[in-house]
Amino acid sequence: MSKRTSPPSAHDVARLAGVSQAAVSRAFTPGASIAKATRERVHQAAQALGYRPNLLARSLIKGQSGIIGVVIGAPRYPFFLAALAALSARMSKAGKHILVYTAEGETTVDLLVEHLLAYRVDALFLMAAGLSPRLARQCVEESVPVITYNLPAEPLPGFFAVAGDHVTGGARIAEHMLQQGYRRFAYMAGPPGSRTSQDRERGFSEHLAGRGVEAPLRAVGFFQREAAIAATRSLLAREDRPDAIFCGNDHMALAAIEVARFEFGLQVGRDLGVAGFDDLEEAAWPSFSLTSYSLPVDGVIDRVAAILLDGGENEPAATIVPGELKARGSTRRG
Amino acid sequence: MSKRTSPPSAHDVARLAGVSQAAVSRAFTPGASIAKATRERVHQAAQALGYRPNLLARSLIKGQSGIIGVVIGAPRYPFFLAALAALSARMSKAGKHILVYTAEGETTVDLLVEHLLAYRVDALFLMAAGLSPRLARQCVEESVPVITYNLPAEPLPGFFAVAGDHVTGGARIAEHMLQQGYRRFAYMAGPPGSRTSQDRERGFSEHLAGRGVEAPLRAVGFFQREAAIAATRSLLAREDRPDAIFCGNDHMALAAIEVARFEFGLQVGRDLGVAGFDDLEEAAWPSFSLTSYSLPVDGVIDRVAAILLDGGENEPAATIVPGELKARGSTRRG
DNA sequence: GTGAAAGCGCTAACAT
DNA sequence: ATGTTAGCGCTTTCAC
Repeated sequence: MSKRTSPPSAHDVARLAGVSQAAVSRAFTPGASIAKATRERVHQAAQALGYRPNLLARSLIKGQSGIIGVVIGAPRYPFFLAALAALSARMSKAGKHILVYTAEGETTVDLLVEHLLAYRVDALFLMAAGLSPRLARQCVEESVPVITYNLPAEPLPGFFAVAGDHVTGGARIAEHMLQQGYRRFAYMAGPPGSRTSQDRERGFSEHLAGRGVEAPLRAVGFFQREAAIAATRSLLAREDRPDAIFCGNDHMALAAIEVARFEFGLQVGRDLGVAGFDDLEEAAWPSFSLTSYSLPVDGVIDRVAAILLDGGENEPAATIVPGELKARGSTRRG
Repeated sequence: MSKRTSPPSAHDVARLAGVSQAAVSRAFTPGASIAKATRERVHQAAQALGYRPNLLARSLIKGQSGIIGVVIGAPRYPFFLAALAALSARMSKAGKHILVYTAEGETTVDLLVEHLLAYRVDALFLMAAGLSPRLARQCVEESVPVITYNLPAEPLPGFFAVAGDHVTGGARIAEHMLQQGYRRFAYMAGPPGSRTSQDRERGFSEHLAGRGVEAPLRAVGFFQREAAIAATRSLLAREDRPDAIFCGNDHMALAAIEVARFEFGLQVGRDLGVAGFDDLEEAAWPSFSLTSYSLPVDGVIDRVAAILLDGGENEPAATIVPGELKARGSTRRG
């Protein structure tokens, strides 16, 4: 009925309930020392007015906002979005909130973190590279816990690092491919600067080297479909065509399968082994049956949530979340 | 070096720069009346201390937080996440911020909106159903613009509604299938309560009826892969098997294609027409070549961003964002 | 258990 | 152009 332009304040409620404004505050503070009857009366009045404590004011006093800042560098990649969804669900259950930014160009991360800091976020979760040392230091000085995901293992002191087990995964893929009888290997890399891709490649190559196999061929797919298609073509057009390709992520691997099948008429598995990394949902679909190494969203988010919710009391540390080899038809020789 | 536990305030900066605290505020307010030299000096001092205006305090005064609240009901569905990413990019460019919640069960939307309102969000973008009339009324009273996406066309007065053109899309699919020579149709529905699914079905069925075709068969896939697989099986196991299935979204359609192909040995297109809705990225992949009706993320977000940024000056209204038929191999008879 | 009063860090009049 | 003052809506001593 009444058209109000600004929301009711604690004062309004206090007046209506016939108590002091402080009492209103107490009525909404769990465990505050207040008589049951008073709390009742206050809540009644609040209900009537549609009052809701202003969290901005509370945050201002507490010096903590209850907000977790999240920066996503590659919003197109399903894994990050799945992680975001999982984290969001976890945090809302804990009464925390998630302020999200997507970083288009790498260079903007600094700007976004700057904004986030201005909101006095309780913690930062970075799924993007490009934080400058200056800002990083500030985060530590202002004791804002920062969690990085899949970034350089020793970025800045005082940071939490959570990462998938890329090196082990690469090695497991290599071993699996060897067992299946493949002999001439190739690795399709992500963007040159990607630590993730580097680690996966290293695990793969070093395992092969340890087995006395010659170094894999190499192509760059930039973690993108179009580039991966081009990379696959160049690999398969060679005279010394590889008989197995390990792609730095599933997105590229799915593209590789399609190129092999539809453009080169190869039977994936028998003629050409293909493996990816991350174990996206599509990998298990019968159209692809893509061998992959899982990067468990839940495992990652478990760890992240634990750090976030344990109040930053724990010491900064690096966590490697183990994955699992998912052997499927795309690397089945028979 | 110095270990400070709480960030520097405007006072600290003022002291260091030898000016009043208000001057510091002005130095960080674009267009404020302040001498160039003073601003310089303040910025210098701020830089030295690592000062950053506390946005919570500013928001408290302004009564506006610069935060847009977003609620996502189905965080698993790529469209919503793509929309989120697009919106986030747009908003950060405009200096706004996005507070995200995912709603697991429908019933929690109220709770989330309550939280969001407590943060004095400038606007709400709901990609989830289940807001109670009570809260809806409060949003309007507190003049918080609310944009709903793909929800009932006339939800609450004072709301902005943005939706894809589901009815037209359904009709276009029907017409296309008829032209391709399919004659016995089926519709695979989403969850019973989904307005989106209902609209798509209505457009489809009514167009068919208008052409004198008998009513399509029907199965329910709940917008989920597993359920869609089961639904497809039940449809294809019938004696009077349909020769064309229109699925309420692409996710289900992709599953349907695989069941038809791998379980029933059908050649999709020739033996069975399949169409979806949304035009996900996967639809264009050669493995599927799925006919779909696009639901343009950018078109939707354009409209949403316009509402959000034009300061809620425009009148609440409903917008239908047009899509486009993407005819592909999955409905090609020849 | 409750109220009065002092801020949290900032912006917005109001003076000068 | 700048400093002073008064809040924004809340939490938190501190009396009582």
